[in-house]
Amino acid sequence: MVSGDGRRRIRTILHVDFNSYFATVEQQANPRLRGKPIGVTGGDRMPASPDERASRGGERTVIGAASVEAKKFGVKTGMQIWEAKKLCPQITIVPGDSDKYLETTKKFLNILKDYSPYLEVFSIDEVFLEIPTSVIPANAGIQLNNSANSLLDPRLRGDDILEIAKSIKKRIKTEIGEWITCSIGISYNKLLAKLAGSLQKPDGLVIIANQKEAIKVLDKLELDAVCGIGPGIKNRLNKLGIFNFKQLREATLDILIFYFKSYGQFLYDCSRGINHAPIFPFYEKEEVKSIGHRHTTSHDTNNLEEIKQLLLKLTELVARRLRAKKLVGRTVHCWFRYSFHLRGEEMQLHLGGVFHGDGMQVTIPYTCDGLEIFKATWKIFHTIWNGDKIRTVGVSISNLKSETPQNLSLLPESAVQEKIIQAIDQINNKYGEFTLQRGILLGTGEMKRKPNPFLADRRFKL
DNA sequence: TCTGGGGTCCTAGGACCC
DNA sequence: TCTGGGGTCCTAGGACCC
Repeated sequence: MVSGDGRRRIRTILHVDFNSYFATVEQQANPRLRGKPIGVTGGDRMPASPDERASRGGERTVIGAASVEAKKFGVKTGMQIWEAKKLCPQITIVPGDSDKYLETTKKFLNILKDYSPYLEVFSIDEVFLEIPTSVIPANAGIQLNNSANSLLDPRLRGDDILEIAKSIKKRIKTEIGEWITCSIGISYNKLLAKLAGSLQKPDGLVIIANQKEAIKVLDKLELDAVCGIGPGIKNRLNKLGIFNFKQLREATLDILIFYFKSYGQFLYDCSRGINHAPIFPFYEKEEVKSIGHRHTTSHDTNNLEEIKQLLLKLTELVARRLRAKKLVGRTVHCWFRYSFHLRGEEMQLHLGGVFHGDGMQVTIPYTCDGLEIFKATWKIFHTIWNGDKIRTVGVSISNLKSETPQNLSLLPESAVQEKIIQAIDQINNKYGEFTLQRGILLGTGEMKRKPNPFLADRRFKL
C-alpha cells in the first residue's frame, strides 16, 4: 500500500487465531467437559453404515482438535483415536458439530467487524484484521501477553493497537464465553502477523514491530514455522543446503526462482520479513472453486458394490452442496488410495506420501445432479482401478458457476427430475442426510464395465 | 492398528484452433 | 509439402493450508 506522498505506508495487521477451537467451543457448550482432556473428531457429514457406526471412534477416525488439557498429554490434531487414547486414557472423544462452530464463528466475526472493515476470514477459526489508522509503537518489539499486562509501559497505552488487541480478547471472553480464547499476532504484514500469533499459545499476544525484529524472530525458528513452507519445500531447501532463514537469505533470487519457480520470490521475501499480500475483505471473498468429499472406510475393500454405494453417497453429498449454493459444475474428479503401502524404490518416486493411489478428472456438461456426477465418477473409477483393495475414495467437482435459468434444460423429463431432486433435498434438509435416497442407492444392480478405450492404459504410464 | 477431511494455487504438457 | 507461432482449454500432479 502506498500513501499519498508516494512512500510505502507501514501497515498494521492483526491475526486472530482461536486456540483449540472446536475443543473450546465444546467445553463452552458443555460444562462437564471443561478442564478435561477432550478430543473432537471431524466429519459429521458422512452418514455411517451400521458397521461403520460400530467402529466410530475406532481405528481410522482422527482427532480434529484437542483441548489444552489433552495437548498436555501429547495429543495432537490428526492423531488417530487409538493413539490419543494410548497417550491419554481418560480422554473424552466428542463428535464434531460443524453447525455449532459456524455459529460461534459468526459471533466472533460480528465482534471483529467493529474494529475494522478490512477483515479477512482465513478459516473457520482464523481472521486477519487490518487497522488502517493504527501504528505499531516503535518500541513495541517485545513479546507481551495478557498475564504480563503489568509489564506494559504506560507510555505505550497512548497507542491504540495493544488496546484494540486486548479489547478484542476481552469481548470474546465476555460475549462468547470464558472458555473461548484466542492468540493475537500483530505485525506489519499478514505473514508475520500470523507467525507472531503462533509464537505464544494459548491466549497469546505477540508483536513483531519491524523488519529488524522480524529477522531476529525468523532466525530463531525452523523453516517450516512460516505459513507457506511445508514439509515438501523444507525438504527441497534442505537438499540445497538451506536449513534456516539466515542461509535462505544468502541464496540469490535467481537461484530460488530457478529451483522454485514463482515460489522463489515468496521464499526470498519471506526470509527478509517481506510480504505484500493484501487483505481480502470477507465481503469481496470469491465464490468457492470446488466442492468435494472423501471418505476412508473402516476396513480396506475391493468389494465393487460397497465402493459403488460409497461413491453414490459422496456424489449425492457433493450435488446437494452444489444445489444449496445454487451452483453447477462441470469437471468431476475422482481419486482413491490403495490400502497397501509403497516400499523401497516405489516410495522414492512418491515423495509426497506413503499411500499409493490414482485419480482422474473429466469434464461433463454443467450439472448439479448427483446421478450425473456419479456416472462420471463411476466411469473414471472403472478406468483407473486395478482391482486392489482401497482405503479412501474421494469425489470433487470444480469449474463451478452460478446456476442461471438458461443452464437448465427445458426438456420435460429434466423438469420432472428437478422436481424430484428438490423434493428429496427438502426432506433430507428437514429430517437428515439420506432419509430419502435415489432408488439406485438402495439397488444392487451392477453397472456394466465400460472402459474408455483411449484411457484404459493410462495407469501404466508412470 | 500406524495420515481424516475440506479446500486452494501453481506448473507442465498435450490437443486443438486460427 | 510440412511446419511457425499464439492462444485457449483440459488434465495430471505437486504442494500447501486449516
